[in-house]
Amino acid sequence: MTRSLPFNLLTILGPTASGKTRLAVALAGELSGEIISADSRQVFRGMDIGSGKDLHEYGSVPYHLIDILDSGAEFSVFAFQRLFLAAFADIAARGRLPVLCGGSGLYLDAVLRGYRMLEVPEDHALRAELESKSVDELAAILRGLRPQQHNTSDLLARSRTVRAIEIALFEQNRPEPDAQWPDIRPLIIGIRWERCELRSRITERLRQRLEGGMIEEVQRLHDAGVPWERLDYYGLEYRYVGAFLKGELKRNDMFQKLNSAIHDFAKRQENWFRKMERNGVVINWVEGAGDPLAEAMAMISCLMPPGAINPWSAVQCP
RNA sequence: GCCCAGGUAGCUCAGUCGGUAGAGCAGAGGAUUGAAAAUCCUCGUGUCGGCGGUUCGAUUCCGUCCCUGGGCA
Repeated sequence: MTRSLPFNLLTILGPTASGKTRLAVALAGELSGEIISADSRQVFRGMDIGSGKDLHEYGSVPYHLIDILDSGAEFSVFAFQRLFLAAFADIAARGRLPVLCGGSGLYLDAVLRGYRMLEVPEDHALRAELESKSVDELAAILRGLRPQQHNTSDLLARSRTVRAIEIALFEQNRPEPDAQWPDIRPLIIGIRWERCELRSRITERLRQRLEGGMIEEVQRLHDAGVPWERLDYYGLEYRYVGAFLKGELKRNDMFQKLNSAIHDFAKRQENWFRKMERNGVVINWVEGAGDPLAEAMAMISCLMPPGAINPWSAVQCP
């Protein structure tokens, strides 16, 4: 049935607390789809409440790229893209509809605009050679290789700078794109909210999560051996709740600061979506405050080619 | 009712020895190709509580009224 659809990848995106999971699961249920998560935090096991997994919402809908790594493991856009492509091929081969759902802008962009990323092996000779360089020298080398570098986080840790140099050099030596990119025809649905409304949803959800065991979850992760420093960059919730557990923040300060940080995060997510649109990605916006499922179904129904068997014929075009 | 202390940006406050004002937080916009929930950049006009007086000029001084704390009755 999904073969007759004019798209082969349904994408649900939106800022945090916009209701992505609920909509994606409902649509996947209707269209016999399987969800591929585009969330840089939900790949980790044990990070459930803080990353907003809501696994109970999936019901019988299969999902991919959630709970695939131990907390503390390394992950990246490149790894995400590879795993996405594998999942996409696998789901399609079984005649089902892949449903990409998430809010990590970089990850979504990597798929929807098809970043061509090379697999860059570790270059031990290069690493040995860079061993003796100072941090400043490494930064200078990287700047020479990537003059228009915007990503200052590559300079935050020596190991990352070395890796960035490794990648830049490899790309320089192999400028031609690698393997063929699959035929991906996305239908992208975005969930939109008024900013102030989204903010109050975030605040309410945070309150519930703090009551609902999130603090205990962070404590558990730390007890299980994940050091505080690592939790710091495994997500806002983990960073701020960690600071509270360490005694650096009082409970109320933690709540306020974490809340603002999530508000700010939502803003930056929307920033990504706008950027993607500016770059030609077509996002069909649906009102979160209305009936996003009905709106999305109407949209999909209207995309059906005339005469095609439409399993959702009950849905009327507006 | 009386006495003190305050009323300045959405919030907490600073300041102007009289020339219409600025920090933190909150908020907004932008960047983004191997940690991205990361990291980085930019953005501050508000009847300075109301009304009157003095003054070339008042948010600043004076008077008065209103409001909020605290104290005394």
